[in-house]
Amino acid sequence: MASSSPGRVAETLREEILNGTLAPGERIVQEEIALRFGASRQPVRDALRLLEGDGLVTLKTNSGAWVSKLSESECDEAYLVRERLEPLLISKSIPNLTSAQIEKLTQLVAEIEETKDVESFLRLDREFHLLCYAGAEDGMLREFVERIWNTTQNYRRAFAKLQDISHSEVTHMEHKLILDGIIRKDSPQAERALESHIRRTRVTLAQHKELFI
Amino acid sequence: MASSSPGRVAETLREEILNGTLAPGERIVQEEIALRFGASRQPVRDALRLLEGDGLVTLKTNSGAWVSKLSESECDEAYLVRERLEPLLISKSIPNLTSAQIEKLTQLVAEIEETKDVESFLRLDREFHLLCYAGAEDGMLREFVERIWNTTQNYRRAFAKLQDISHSEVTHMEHKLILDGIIRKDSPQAERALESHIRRTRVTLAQHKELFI
DNA sequence: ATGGACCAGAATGTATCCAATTAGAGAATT
DNA sequence: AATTCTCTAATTGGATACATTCTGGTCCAT
Repeated sequence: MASSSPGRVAETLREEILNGTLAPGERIVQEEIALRFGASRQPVRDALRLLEGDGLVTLKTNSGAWVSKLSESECDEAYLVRERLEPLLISKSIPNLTSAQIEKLTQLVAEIEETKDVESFLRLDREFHLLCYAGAEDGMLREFVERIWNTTQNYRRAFAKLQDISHSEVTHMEHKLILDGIIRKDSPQAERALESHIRRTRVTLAQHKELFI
Repeated sequence: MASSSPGRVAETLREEILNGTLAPGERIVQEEIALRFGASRQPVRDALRLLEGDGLVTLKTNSGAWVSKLSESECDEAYLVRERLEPLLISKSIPNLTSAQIEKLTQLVAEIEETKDVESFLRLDREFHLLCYAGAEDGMLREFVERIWNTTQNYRRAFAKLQDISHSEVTHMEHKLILDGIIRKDSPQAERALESHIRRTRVTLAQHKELFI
């Protein structure tokens, strides 16, 4: 059982980029990765190409690979796109969510409210939002949304630390509004609540240009 | 000057997929491509990974590569996403369009109206829409939109042939409404006209399930 | 005739080697 | 001190060879 298919390498690197071990702008050397996984550079190259497709890594011919970096305007654009796509995705998901999933969502909202730790908040918040979409079939739309979540993860982290967002009453209320729409199977409300949630985050984020220096 | 970088291979294959030379579902054999380009399989693999990132090719481990295929619901989803993203993109583009570009757009609308040939229509229609977005900066949003245009190209072709869309008065009127919004720098109108244009296409397309048999 | 198991051939995945290119440090100049 | 230039070491890109896995066709049993 080969432990080093490109998929496995990519998966590990993806996690390290998302949890901040590999910082935006950091260089990735093929041979270092190959040694770590006890593989040759070949599968590593494939893995890097996979991550490039996810937008997590930027490749430059004859030069190398770097962890992707977002400019201020690119981050703003990401949130504008989220505002348009995630409401659509949640409306596709709601009719198919199981009661077990809805129960889990309720539990997550409560946990998020109690959490005082930024890293826990990030993990739970991500889990909440992505679980909201679990009822939607796989496809381009979900792929786009997950890609945005991945590429903006590091900026969400920096922002959360700056604002100590885990104490934000508004955030918790917005989550409850979204959850309420889900529970009552009221897709239009869930869509609107989600859109507001994302928009407010975008506007607040735009007031902190120092994150992109 | 190496003539066989993965980028060049990918570019050629992309064109062949878009113009229908390589049909959806068709298998792509690495060695055949390598022979055609006088290269080894290595750059071909890289090219296939690039195309996978564009959504044009589907790779299966230890099995092979196929030209991507869309199901009926995936195609519908593509149009729903276009309805949400392209209006946003055009609103970002309009303030930066040059008068030369606007003149070209005007010319394209006229050419599209005169064209009676389906292949010409497809080419001009694509050029018109993508040129509408030329004022927007490069980034994730434009990348998403171009990707959707690429993956749905073959279904647009099949649909255009079925409907003989080049004779569709409604289509020409919609193009004029979009163009009018652009000329008057009236982004909200352009957004609405574009959204209607895409929505109508989606609804009409949904009436032709036979395209996806 | 139909279904499944099996086997040969073909295609993909990986490793290693060599060539081409670039990044980065240090020296020289302004 | 800052900037540019040069050169070397390090890194990436590509080709070839080999191991692994899958495809699809045939044969056999039902």
